[in-house]
Amino acid sequence: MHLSRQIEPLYRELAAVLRAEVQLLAPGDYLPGEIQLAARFAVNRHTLRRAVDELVLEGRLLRQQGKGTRVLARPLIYPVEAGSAYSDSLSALGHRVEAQLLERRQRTATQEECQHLQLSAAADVLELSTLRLLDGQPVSLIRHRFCASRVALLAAYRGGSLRHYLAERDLPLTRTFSLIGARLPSRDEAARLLMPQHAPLLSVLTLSRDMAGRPVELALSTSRADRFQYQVAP
Amino acid sequence: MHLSRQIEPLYRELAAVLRAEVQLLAPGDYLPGEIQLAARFAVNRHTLRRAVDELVLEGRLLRQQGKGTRVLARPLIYPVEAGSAYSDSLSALGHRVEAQLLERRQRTATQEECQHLQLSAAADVLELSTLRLLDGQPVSLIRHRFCASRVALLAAYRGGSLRHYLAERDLPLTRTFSLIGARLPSRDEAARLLMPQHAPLLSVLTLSRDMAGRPVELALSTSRADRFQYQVAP
DNA sequence: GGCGATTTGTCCGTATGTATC
DNA sequence: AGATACATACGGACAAATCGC
Repeated sequence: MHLSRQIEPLYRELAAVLRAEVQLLAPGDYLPGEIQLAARFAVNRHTLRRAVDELVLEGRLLRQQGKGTRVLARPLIYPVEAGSAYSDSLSALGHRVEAQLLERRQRTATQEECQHLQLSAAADVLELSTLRLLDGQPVSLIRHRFCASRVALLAAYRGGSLRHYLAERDLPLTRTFSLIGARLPSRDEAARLLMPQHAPLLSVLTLSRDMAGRPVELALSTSRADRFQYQVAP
Repeated sequence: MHLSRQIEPLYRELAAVLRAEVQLLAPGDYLPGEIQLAARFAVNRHTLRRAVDELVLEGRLLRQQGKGTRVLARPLIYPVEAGSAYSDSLSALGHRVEAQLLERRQRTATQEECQHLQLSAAADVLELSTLRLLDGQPVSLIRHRFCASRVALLAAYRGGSLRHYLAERDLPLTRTFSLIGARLPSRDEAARLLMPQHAPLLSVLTLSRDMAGRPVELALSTSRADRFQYQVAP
């Protein structure tokens, strides 16, 4: 005979209650201790912990042994349009957009690069790595690859919008195709983007062409999925 | 003074041992029962379960109440391109594409649905939930939402390609806009897609219109990022 | 730095519920 | 219906990290 049988197990019901309560708290606030919470809900501490586990996995709470359990901030998501330049639509909305040049190197092209950029085998490519920040927070890492013949054109680039830089030098680009996926970050990527290693990245491979339709740039951007969405408009 | 202190907690050490053992088993094999395994390693059943939890989260094992714990096949990473019609490009490549209808329900529209589908406030929507399988393996969960006036048109849909179903009934659709992001799956999504909860999902929100340009379907697909990539062509 | 007090993390024990065969 | 497997929930105990005195 089961009087108070819920369809859901207790720890999940509890998780739902906690989820609602956590929403009312401010980011950075600490939850009451596990013993107190367990007492308040009249459940065993293990059952409470199981419920809190859910919210931790959902990224709402951060547990620290010896300190407590804090409410995490829910990050803003910036939708970015596929067609336009990276920065235009966002800065139009009042966001501060920055691009830092991390690295510039020249090397032989991979097979994938040869194919997309229509290079002959063993040609050289110029690779620029940039970090994009929105409102001061790191959001995306981008690897731009060009045919090595563009080295001189790109020599003066130091940061800021790469598309604007090229447009000012009579090489406006348009995107022609994108391949979008998601994965977990490497340790290095997580460090550069100041994100946990278990949170997903959105990766976008795009090929851009000049006005004559010749492929110019193959770019691979990897962005924090909790701050970034990719919008494709017709 | 800690003589036998391991740096790792017991359940993690155990998980490492199990990980090695599981690799030697064939996909589909069942693990010994939890009681037996706990006895073999001389740990409490809870400790063993905690260790097995790790492998389940990693996607190596699948637990089924009443049956047992099975070894999963190592997920084949076949990146999949999905353009305008979900199934066409894939079946053209020789893949077997299936769509199962999971649920059909009618309810009042959310604000987002009203906006995209151009409905008046408090209008009804029809929501169809489908599961897409590729070569027999679950890949995507999709929530299709239509204006409730389409109920009769969609009454006979039982599964298979929804776009073909509609096209055969003189309602061919074209996508006009997509919002693409990535996140971790909920427990339920992970279970339906037979994936670990820590592996990312690719989510795509698309609005489709009829030939007159009127919005008809708002679809939210969530796909295993390790099996699915989204391609956008100009 | 030491030493409690507090808080989360791990481990064990036991009992009962629920799904599958 | 019974046996077996996993799922949930209770309980106690101690370890490890953090902080303030």
